[in-house]
Amino acid sequence: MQNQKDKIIFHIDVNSAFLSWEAVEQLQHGSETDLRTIPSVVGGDEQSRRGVVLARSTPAKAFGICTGEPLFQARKKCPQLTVVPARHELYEKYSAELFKFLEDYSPSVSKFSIDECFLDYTGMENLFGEPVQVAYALKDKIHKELGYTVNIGISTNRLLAKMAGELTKPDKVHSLWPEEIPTKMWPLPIRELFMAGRSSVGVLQTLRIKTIGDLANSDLKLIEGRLKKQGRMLWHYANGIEEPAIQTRDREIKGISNSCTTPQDVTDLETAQKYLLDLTENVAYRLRQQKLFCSNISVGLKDCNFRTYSHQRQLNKPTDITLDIYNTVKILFQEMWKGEPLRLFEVRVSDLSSSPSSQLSLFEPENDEKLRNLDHIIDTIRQKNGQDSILRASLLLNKPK
DNA sequence: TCTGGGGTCCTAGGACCC
DNA sequence: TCTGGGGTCCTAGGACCC
Repeated sequence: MQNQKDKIIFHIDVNSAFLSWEAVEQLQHGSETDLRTIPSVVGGDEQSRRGVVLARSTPAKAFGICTGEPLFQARKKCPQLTVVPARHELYEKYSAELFKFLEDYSPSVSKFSIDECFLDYTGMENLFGEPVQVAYALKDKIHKELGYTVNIGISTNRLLAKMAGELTKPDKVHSLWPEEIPTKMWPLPIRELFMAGRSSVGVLQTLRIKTIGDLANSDLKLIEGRLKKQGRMLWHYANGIEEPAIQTRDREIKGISNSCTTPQDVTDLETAQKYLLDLTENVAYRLRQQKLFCSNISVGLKDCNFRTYSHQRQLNKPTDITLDIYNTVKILFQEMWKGEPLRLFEVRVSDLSSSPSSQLSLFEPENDEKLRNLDHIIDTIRQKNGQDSILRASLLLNKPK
C-alpha cells in the first residue's frame, strides 16, 4: 500500500473515446444499433485521402483493425465494416461534460487530452473512502450516468497511474503501486512504456533491451549515451520515477497550427495559395480568440512521396493580423516549393505573447489599424453566423496593398 | 502504408557576439 | 586570420503523444 505522505493519482481514460461517444449520441437520437456491438470505426473521409481509423469498436478490434491504419486496409480485414465520419465538436462537448462530472471527486482534475485526465485524489479518502473502491464506484457511475466505459489507473504519480490505466481494457480499474512495479510493469514489452516510440525502441533493441524491466535494470549512463535526454527519461519511467514530470493541458498555449491533406495533389501556385490562405485564416482567428500575438510563423509541406519539410521566420514585431501572417506564409512557401506535387499544407504560429510589441503599438501604423478592424469585423460575422458565413479569400485577395 | 490533425519538446548546425 | 571558448539566437528536422 502507499505511504502516508504519498500522493494518490487517478488516470481516467475513455475507452475508444470517439467511437463510444458516437455510439451514445446515435442511441440518444433514436438509432437501433449500438456501434460498440458491431465492427465499426470512426474515421476520416476516404475520398479526400483522409481515411485513417481514429477509433474502433471491440468487434472491429477482433478483426485486427488498428487505430491509425488506412480505412482501405481496415475494409480489407472486414468488408462489412461500418465507418462513421468524425465529429470533433461533438467530442469536445462530451469531453467537457466528463471533466465537469469528475470535479465532484477532487478539486484537481488536469486534462491530458480530449479523453484522458489525471485526478488528484490525495486527501480525499476521508470524504469518499479507499481509492480502489472509489475508482470502481466512479467507473460504474460514469457508465450508468454518461453511458460509456472508462479505464481508471491508480498510483502515486501520473506516470504510474497512466501505465496502470493501460494494463488491460476496457472497463477496468488497476492499481500500480510502487511495490507492484516488478510484477505488473516490468514484464511488459518495452514498446508499452509511455514515451517509448518506434525510434527509441529500435535503439533499445540493439542493446538487447526487450522489456520495461530490462531497461529499468540497465545502466543509466549507457542508455543516456545512446538516447540523450530521451534515454534518461525512459530509464526513469521504467523505474516508475516520473522525471521529468508529465505535463497536462492546463499550461499556457505554445503554438497554434492548422494543416490540411488535400483531396488531390496540388501542382499550381494558385491552388496552393488558396489552401495556405484558408489555413492562415483559421490560425489567425484562433490567435485573436485567445487574445494573443505571434512572433514566429512556420509553413510545413508534405510532397507526394511523403517527404515533409518546413520553413519558419521570426518576426520583428508580434502580430495577430491575418494579412500580415499570410504575407509571411507566402514568402516561406515560395522559398521552399520547387513545383513538386504537394499533398499536405500546414501553417503554424508560435512564440506567442499577450501584447503586440509594447512601444511600437503606441505608434501603430494607420494601415495596421485598418487591417485589424477588418479582422475584427470578419471575426464578428463568423461568430454570429458560423465559420463559413463569409468568404474572406476574395476580400483579402482583392484588397489593395 | 492506399499512411489525419493538433500539439510539445529536443537536437544539431550556423551566425553572431565578446 | 591558417586563431579558442562560451553564450545566445535562429532555423530545420525529428520524436513522441492522443
